[in-house]
Amino acid sequence: MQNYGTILVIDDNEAILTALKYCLAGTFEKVMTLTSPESVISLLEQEDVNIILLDMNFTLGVNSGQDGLLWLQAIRKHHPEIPVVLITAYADVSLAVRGLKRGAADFITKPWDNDELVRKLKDVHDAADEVATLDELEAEHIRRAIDRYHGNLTKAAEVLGITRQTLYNKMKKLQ
Amino acid sequence: MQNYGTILVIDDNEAILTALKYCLAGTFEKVMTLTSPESVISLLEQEDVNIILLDMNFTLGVNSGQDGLLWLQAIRKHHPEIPVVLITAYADVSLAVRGLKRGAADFITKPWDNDELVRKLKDVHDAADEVATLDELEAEHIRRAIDRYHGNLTKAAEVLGITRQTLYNKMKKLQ
DNA sequence: GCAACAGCGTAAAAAATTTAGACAATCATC
DNA sequence: GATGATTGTCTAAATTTTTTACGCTGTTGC
Repeated sequence: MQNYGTILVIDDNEAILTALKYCLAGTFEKVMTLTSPESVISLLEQEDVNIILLDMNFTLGVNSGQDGLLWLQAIRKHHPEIPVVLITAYADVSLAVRGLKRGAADFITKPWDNDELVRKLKDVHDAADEVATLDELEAEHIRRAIDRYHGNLTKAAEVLGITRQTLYNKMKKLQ
Repeated sequence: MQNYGTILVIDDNEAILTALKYCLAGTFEKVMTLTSPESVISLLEQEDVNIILLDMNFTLGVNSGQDGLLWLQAIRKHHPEIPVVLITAYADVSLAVRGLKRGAADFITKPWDNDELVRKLKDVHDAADEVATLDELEAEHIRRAIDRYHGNLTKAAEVLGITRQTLYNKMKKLQ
């Protein structure tokens, strides 16, 4: 069986944390929980967390999700390699969009379906981007740049910060 | 004033197309419309479109948004450089999430606020504009890779497809 | 029509980078 | 305290990039 490592769940509702703990224990090697995101950054320094499940609302009575977005940003700033899945009681499209644009890996609404939650977390874990080689990255970027300037190699080379001849040579190598 | 180029609006409701046409004419140089996505790929071959606003539902009576997702995929496959903004009558979080994960630039629900729509489209257009230099791209990627392997340069170099010494030299140059 | 211009394809030499290979110094861990 | 992995550094050879340059093609403006 595949090893899904450590998951960190952050939610201010203890009952939900307990439920999630049982639900996730079967899949993840270690389930850590926090009732407040305050200490998440320092915790991530010490622990090797593979995926984070983050609730969006922590300020009592305020449900804008603003809190969650800020913590998402903080986490991604310090640990961009850890995928963060957002979870919220309110099926708010705008919030979901903002969350994903800020780098969340997925967005889940309460009440959740246990099987679906686990499936999504597994997917996210599996997709947690493999590192591309510099050559692959470069090739992809070059294709995009040339496309963007409709095949004008001179302009593409300029924005890429290389000479036209170098771009020409690189293209040759990419067939 | 900045030039926002050509926008292509795809929606099967003529009334909405007309409304959007007037709403967007003030910002975009040229507003093109399609009542069906069928011909979008061939149209994109001929026309230089800068941004696409795509409705999610075209099969009468079916509102799963499945149609929109498939067209989004088709557009992005052929023209990954053109940002696609999704629009739908149904504030469906799951649909928004799937759309964004497949590369949509934003997700808007009907009824829309004209000013907000224009603002979002402008943002998307502006964000799609920059092409990073190869050096910038490389530096960012290298940082991420090293981070991912917790500072183990040997492993990072390996997955990046370069030698450890080269990685070491590149890091020196990046201070 | 034709000059001016922008861009392409190519080339050769010079400059810079990357590689392979090596070695002592640390660090980790068992 | 032995063992293996990793780092920091070096050299010489191989490779890539830059520089500079030339002829060619297509477009634009007059």
